[in-house]
Amino acid sequence: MGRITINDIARISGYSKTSVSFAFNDPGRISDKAREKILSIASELGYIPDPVARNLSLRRHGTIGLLLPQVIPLAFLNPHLSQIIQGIGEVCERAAHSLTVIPPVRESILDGVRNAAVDGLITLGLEPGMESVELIRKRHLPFVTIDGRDGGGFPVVGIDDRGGAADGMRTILNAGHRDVAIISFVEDPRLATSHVKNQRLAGYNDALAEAGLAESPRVRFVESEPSLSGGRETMEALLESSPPPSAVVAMSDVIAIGVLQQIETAGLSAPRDVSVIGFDNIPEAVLVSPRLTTIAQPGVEKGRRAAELLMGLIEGEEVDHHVVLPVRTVERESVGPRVA
Amino acid sequence: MGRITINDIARISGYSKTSVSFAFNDPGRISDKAREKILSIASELGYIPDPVARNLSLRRHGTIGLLLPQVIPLAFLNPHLSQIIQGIGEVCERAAHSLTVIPPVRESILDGVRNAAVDGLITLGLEPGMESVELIRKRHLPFVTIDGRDGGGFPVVGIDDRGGAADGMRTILNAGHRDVAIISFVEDPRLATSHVKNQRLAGYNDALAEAGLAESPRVRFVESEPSLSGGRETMEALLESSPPPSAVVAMSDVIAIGVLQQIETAGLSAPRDVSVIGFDNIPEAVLVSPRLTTIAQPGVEKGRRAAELLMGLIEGEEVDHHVVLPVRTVERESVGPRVA
DNA sequence: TTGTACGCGTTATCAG
DNA sequence: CTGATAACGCGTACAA
Repeated sequence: MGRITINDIARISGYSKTSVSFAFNDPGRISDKAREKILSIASELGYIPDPVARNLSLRRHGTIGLLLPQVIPLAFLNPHLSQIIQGIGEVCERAAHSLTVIPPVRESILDGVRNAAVDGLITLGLEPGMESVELIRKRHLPFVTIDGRDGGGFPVVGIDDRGGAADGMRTILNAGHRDVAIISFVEDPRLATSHVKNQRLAGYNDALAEAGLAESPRVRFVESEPSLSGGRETMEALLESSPPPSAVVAMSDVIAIGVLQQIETAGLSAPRDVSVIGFDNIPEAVLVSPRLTTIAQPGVEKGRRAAELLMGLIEGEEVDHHVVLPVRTVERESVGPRVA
Repeated sequence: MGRITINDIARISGYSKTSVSFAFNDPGRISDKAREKILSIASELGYIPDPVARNLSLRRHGTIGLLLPQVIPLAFLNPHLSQIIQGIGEVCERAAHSLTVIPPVRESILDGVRNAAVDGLITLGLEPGMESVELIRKRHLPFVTIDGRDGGGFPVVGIDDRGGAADGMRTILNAGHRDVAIISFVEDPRLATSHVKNQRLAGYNDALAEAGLAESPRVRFVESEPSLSGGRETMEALLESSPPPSAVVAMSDVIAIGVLQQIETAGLSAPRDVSVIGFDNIPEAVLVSPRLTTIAQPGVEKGRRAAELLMGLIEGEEVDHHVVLPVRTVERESVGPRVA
């Protein structure tokens, strides 16, 4: 026997669809006799309301969407994103919602937005004027963006990227380093914006300028794939340059850990030969040796705040439109004084 | 202006709902004139078909569900699960599906199953006869389980847990260790089954028996929370016992890494003072120092195979009903010979 | 080539 | 007070 529908129950019980629905959802509105008969038939036949039809009717879905700028395998290689998801998950639990992870299809996130059967969306790095913003608006979907650019009339949850980056650079400069390599990450221009990257770059430059080192020829900017192997390869090239940097400022911990690995591979030691500072403070930062000095951003909190804002939006509340979470420098073991 | 529906477009264009739908989904079936008019009006008004109504009609949702036995924040703390999700994600990408992560609600996964608007489910650790299995069946949802028990007429993707555990124990015994602590993990009996755990325990005992060490009083079984801190606390207690173990066999890498941390905290060194072997081969295993010797299971492959099976089921194909993936011992640096 | 009617569950509205 | 009708959303088999 195929799927049992509400019509089957109505027909067999002799009552209408309405009564069957009330038996489940508003038992007080029908007689005891009707309810008992309906419920017993439904249970006997194993009737379960179709969730999709139910969602259509109720205009709610019990799930929020997380719009990824990258395919799932790549996204889940990113420990900071895992932290964000943990924070979102806390709110999902409280609200009894599930989380639908929506990857780009053939490099386009637009189809995902078009077809998302969700109560609202959490997005990453959206900026005013982007095509996906327009489409989400057209669909009248509540949404929040994490690490996006402010000013588009949608809520943004982020951190003080510029200040954090400046702090990181100051830590390095205060340790006496002048031969500094800044490693930023490459981004897919079809998928992401470079707002975060630009802010952090600006922060590095702020600290450099404070120290009178703007435009210093001893400070290099390079780019890396945002992966351990990207960090290793980038550091391999840097160590072959002359002079090699005495300090590396990486824009993410994953890259910084790759850098540490390559330092060891090259027979060198951090921080004795090269100091390294990262960004994010992912859990892995305390596993490596030396433990990674880094700019800590609250990943779980970012996800939680974004999800809370989104839930508020879904309930029709007014919400804060710009949340900036603090960063802090976590000094561990990978940064040391410059040795002459 | 509120949401635009297909009826609005039909009314304004003067054509029927059918024609509007064809204009989008089967353009060849209506005249050029009709299509152009409909498309231009739709575009002008910003009409986007409601995904839920669309899904209801098509009886497909473009999303598969991952039924979690734990709430999202806990689940995403588990690196092995992240690997599984990466594998699932590869298949999602190929099939242009999204992934809905369904956590338990108030410690029950049944509501999640009842309300899941998905084409199929990937589940973790399901066993024949479980209530959730019955419910999934009632809903006629295709499903696959990872690390579950075989024999319930549903596809299971897993590894040779027993053989892998035996290999791990042999590695330790071959290194000469006799004072061995086996650390298994606690599970929430409301949410998970202990099939994997029991298999691994059996494997440890197999190797012990081979070596004539069944029932050896020098071999201890303890339980740990499945977290770094759980591993640390458990190891702290073990180191205070007398005699302390010369080797630790942990049922997961996360626990094993916690054990390594505690060894360092206690001023000892692995493998000089204590050897440690883990299980899983998570990416973090190569980050720690000493690098972790472990039983490697193919996490990404597990997810990929499960998702492939599920897609086959969704397409109505016949699929293998029991996939056992191989494990292999990865010897790194955390196991060494017993020192007398 | 285009329109009618149906499937799915909920609920505002109406009838008894 | 109890229960039925009809409408909402979209796609498509079938009829015209």
